Amino acid sequence: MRMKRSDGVETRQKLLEAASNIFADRGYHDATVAAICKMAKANIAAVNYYFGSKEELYAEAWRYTFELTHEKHPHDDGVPATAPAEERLRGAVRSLMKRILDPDSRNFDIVHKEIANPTGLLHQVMTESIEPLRKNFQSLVKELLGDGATEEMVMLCEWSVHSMCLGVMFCREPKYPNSKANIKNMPKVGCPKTREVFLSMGVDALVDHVMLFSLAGIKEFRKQLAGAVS
Amino acid sequence: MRMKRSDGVETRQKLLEAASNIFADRGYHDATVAAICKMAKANIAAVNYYFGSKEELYAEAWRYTFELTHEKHPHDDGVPATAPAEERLRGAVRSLMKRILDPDSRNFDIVHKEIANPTGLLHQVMTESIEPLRKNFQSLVKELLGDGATEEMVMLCEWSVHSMCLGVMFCREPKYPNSKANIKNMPKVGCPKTREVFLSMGVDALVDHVMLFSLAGIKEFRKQLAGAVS
DNA sequence: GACTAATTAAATTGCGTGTTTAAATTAAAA
DNA sequence: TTTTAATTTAAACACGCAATTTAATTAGTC
Repeated sequence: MRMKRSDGVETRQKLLEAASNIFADRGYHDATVAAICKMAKANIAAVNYYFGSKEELYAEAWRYTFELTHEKHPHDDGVPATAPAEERLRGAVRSLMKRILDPDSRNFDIVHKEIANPTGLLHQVMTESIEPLRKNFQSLVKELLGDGATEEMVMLCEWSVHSMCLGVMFCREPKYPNSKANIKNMPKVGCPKTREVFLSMGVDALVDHVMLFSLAGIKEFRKQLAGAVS
Repeated sequence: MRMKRSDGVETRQKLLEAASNIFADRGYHDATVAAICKMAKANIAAVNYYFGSKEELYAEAWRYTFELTHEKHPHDDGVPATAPAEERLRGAVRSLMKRILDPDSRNFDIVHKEIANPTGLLHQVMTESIEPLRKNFQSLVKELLGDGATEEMVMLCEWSVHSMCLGVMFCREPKYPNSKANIKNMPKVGCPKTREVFLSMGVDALVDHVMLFSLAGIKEFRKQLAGAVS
């Protein structure tokens, strides 16, 4: 068995890197194989040679960004499994928000464009990767809500926490290298002032806020639960 | 001065209607003038005759969906200006969530796609329309937080409430008439079970939940504020 | 130096898109 | 009814790019 040539591995890697950025910036349809190869300094035929098709490259690129961002920002943010549930939830929230706000992590950019303009090509790979994380989130919320909580309550609370985290997605600065978009009129989505303030606060302060709201909401739920029982 | 012919007004209207749906389903780039005209049962030249260009039609269609959804779901949901702040906030939240969840209102579909894949063509029209609503939201939150609240706190709290409302956007069933998308593998974004549960709950229950979390969070903020002062 | 993985340029194949024009049609005004 | 201009229409225009394949070449590896 002959070893694969090392330059081939390199090119493959550069293609993944470039594809992540191009897909994140333009979405599947507006991204072109030509642009990806150009950015990777590879020949136009490289995508089909290494990945078979643009479609497969898309899925591979997503997986790549997912693994990259999770290596950099572990899902528990280093909080040990023995810590109290509140701290573990804080870790999960901080990890999620870091992954969203890190300008070098293009994973959420791709997800966001895929949600808005679905190709369906990421369904399987996304489900496999994300479901465990969601389950973890839910179990933490469930623990904090206590035994009396119904499944519906858990869903609602988990959803609220999640939504607040995802809200900061709109703080990301848009990038549009080589896109057809009209950069001059480009929307700073939402209120530019809000974005500015949030970014200057730093991740930790945002996490503190989300946790304050989340814990207050969950506590209120517990109170109602206790009232209903007695 | 000669009156405009009524059949012309009708065609224009049908074009707006069709454009709303096509743009909402496919986004600006993937939407074609041909598809819009076909849906409106108008000739291919109709868009340029009535709107000058695809770009202008895009902006007009957005404005159209905005006005339509706001006629159907007024921004205060009928809560009078004399009601206590808590009730007015509830009205604003309910109005927003109705607008998002109403399957006939395509306004948020267009916004969502524009955010994910910006053309910049809606910047002005969106800012003009949305800014007053945001200001209203903020002033309600500010009132509930009380006098001691800093601008940053108001922003954070308003943001949280808003994020939770926007979270239900992912409950919308995707539509993709005639799109290139691969319907079979189409992602039911997020957890399908969650969507199902939420939709079966109805808007009012979801509003109650968002308000429970929001008010609990705001109350907690006030508590900290009081503690800091004393 | 033989083998084959990797690269390359060029060809293949395929499909549209937004917009304009000029002629035909139609509804309303005179 | 005639006039008139708004509307509709079909066809043409003009611009353009996309993903993939092939066959020849280059360059590591054994």
